[in-house]
Amino acid sequence: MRGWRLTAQRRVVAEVLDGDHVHLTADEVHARAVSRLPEISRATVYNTLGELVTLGEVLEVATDGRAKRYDPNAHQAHQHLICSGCGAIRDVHPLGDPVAALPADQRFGFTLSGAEVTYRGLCPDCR
Amino acid sequence: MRGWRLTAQRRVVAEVLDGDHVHLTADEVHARAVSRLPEISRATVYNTLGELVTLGEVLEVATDGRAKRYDPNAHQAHQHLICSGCGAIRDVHPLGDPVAALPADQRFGFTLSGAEVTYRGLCPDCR
DNA sequence: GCCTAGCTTGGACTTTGTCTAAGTCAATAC
DNA sequence: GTATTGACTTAGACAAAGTCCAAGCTAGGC
Ligand SMILES: [Mn+2]
Ligand SMILES: [Mn+2]
Ligand SMILES: [Zn+2]
Ligand SMILES: [Zn+2]
Repeated sequence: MRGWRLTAQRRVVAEVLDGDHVHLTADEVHARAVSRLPEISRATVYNTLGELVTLGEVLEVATDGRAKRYDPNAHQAHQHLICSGCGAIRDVHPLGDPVAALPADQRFGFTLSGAEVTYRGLCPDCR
Repeated sequence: MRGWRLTAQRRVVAEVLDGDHVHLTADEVHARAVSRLPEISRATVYNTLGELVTLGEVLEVATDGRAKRYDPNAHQAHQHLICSGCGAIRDVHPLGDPVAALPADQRFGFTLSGAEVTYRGLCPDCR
């Protein structure tokens, strides 16, 4: 390998995925990327998102059976609170380690690596 | 409405979704249903699964970005432990109510209705 | 034995994501 | 400076999962 290139396309995807409480689908990332770089392709957005996930810079979040969401807040462990009405997503920080709530006799010999918690409810606007 | 009919198709779908630790995809339900009732259609399987979910008899579980899984163990609150190697799914019962771990200042005015926890790890066979 | 609401079916269609062949770009060698 | 060449991008084909619809079938009520 002669090296990794920071291309205009990769820069634009990284710029779109900047900020807090950002949980965009690949298509949303593509739409925003297109507005900055009109000819960027879907394939490149998917490729770049995959690279960012592999690098640990972005998390893939599968909260419903629909499109995955891409979360740049990868360096701080957190969980998600989702409005059942409008789909709004918030990052939340529960007390303690969720893995600790699973007793040994409920681990069935598994080596646990983590746990994802999705809290569901109605946001103030939807209530 | 003149009534709801217990058709052969609905009975077969219900029979396929029987037992513990059952977490089949719609296509898997269809495949097993076809072996009992060869001409049952995909559309009817999807329709019936949707009805069972609406009735609260079956849970929809979205654990990865792929196909949803249908879980007949709807009457006992539980969470899921998934092997990152082979995808095996176990029902598990953590201590306490997961919702209780989210402090008031992390609820952002939401009215919480529940929480889903996905524990990840490697099963004994995959380790 | 009809009528008709309820049900099922096959296939078209949509959404989300992957893959590939062809072409473009840019770092290095010369 | 130019050629080389591996890295990258693109459009579009393809695939998986799910939804929708028009047409036809079925069974319960009369
Ligand atoms: Mn997040
Ligand atoms: Mn289950
Ligand atoms: Zn809302
Ligand atoms: Zn395993």
